[in-house]
Amino acid sequence: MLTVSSSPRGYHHGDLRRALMDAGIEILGEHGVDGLSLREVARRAGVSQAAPYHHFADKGSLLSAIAEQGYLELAEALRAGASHAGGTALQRFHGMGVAYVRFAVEHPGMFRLLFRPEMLATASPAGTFAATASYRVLEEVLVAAIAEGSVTGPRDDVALAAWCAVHGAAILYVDGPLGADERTWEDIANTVTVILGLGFVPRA
Amino acid sequence: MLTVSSSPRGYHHGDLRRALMDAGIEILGEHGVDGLSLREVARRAGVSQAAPYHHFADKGSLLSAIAEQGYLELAEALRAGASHAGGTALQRFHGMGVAYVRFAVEHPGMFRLLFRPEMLATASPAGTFAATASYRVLEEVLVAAIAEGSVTGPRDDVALAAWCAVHGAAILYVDGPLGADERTWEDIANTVTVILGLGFVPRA
DNA sequence: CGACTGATCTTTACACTGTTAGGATAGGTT
DNA sequence: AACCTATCCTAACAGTGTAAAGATCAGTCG
Repeated sequence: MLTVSSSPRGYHHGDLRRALMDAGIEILGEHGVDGLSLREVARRAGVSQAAPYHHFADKGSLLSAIAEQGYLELAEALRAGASHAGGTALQRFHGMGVAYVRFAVEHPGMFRLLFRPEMLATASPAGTFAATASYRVLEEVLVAAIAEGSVTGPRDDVALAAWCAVHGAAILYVDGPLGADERTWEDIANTVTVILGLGFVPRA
Repeated sequence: MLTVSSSPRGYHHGDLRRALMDAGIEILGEHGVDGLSLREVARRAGVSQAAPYHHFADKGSLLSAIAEQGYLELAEALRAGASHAGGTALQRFHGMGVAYVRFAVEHPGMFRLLFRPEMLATASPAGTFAATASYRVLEEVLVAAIAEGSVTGPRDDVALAAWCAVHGAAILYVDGPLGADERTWEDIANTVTVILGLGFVPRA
């Protein structure tokens, strides 16, 4: 009797909800969002095609649940990237940016899902993201860098620009144009943050 | 006898290929890429569901043809945005960045398609883009700005960073997170380019 | 003029998708 | 014991991308 993974143990299956999410994440990693069908998810969970509807209102709800987990993983990756980077706030800020791109490179399917709101059922995926740990991690490290004096400018503006630059690098890399480039993603992430004036100051 | 639009005039229909692309672009504007079905395209062109296959190998080929046109329109928009912006190279550079975001805001369906390579049939959409006018417009204006002395740094690096920042702003705006923000897209585009140190220098 | 040819278009069909409706089953409660 | 409700399954519908086979029509060659 193969109970799948988690704790509370459901009724007939053994926490099917969790099994469906795991199967979905697996497919996400293999075939991307567009290659993910609810029926295949059900198949992998060893259950009929209609079973998921007892745990998720529709496909978007499943994806939303997966995305919610993804938001947390992204936030965790950012936090880890920041603390690994070094002692100064500027170094941590830089490390966070690199970690953002790394997350996209290592989990492209999940990363794309996080920013494809039309597939999600959540009322406001924007709010979900903004309210999520990720943005708070960004602000946290940024505030420290400003206090440190290594970054200047209006906090919200700098946060916006940093997010845009790093996010742009991430998608342009995983979705083609930059991915075909000879540059590695580390090089790209570094270059972008440097030019932004965040990683190092290229020339004083 | 409603001949649809273009010049060469096909056989039975009157340039069906062009009519299919126009219908596709129309749907793209109304329902986005994910709401575009080959059958609906055929329906709007007043033709059977299999007819498109005599002009395009598959759905991806149609989308590729549309995207190719989109690349040209984007390049044109960038060029126009640059020349409208003012006399100095820095001003033109700034205007181009704003035009990039404007294009995404005004044609979100098309913009998303351009950067969704998995839907395209083109061998290398990356190459298509890089070799396209858009990137050359960017480099052109950038070189002028460097010559002018208003932008410093390795040309390729600055081009990369600028593209990433502006592209990130564009998608984050059209795909949710920033779109729900109270900022207008003009404000966002301005802020990003300013912080980048391209629009103006925030503080010397 | 009439037969042929090849591109264009239609009809039909298949496998797949998301989703719903109705019936079976098996825990937990009374 | 009877019951109830969450869970799950079978069957079905409309819609999708795509392939196969036949119809039709423009232009060419006898």
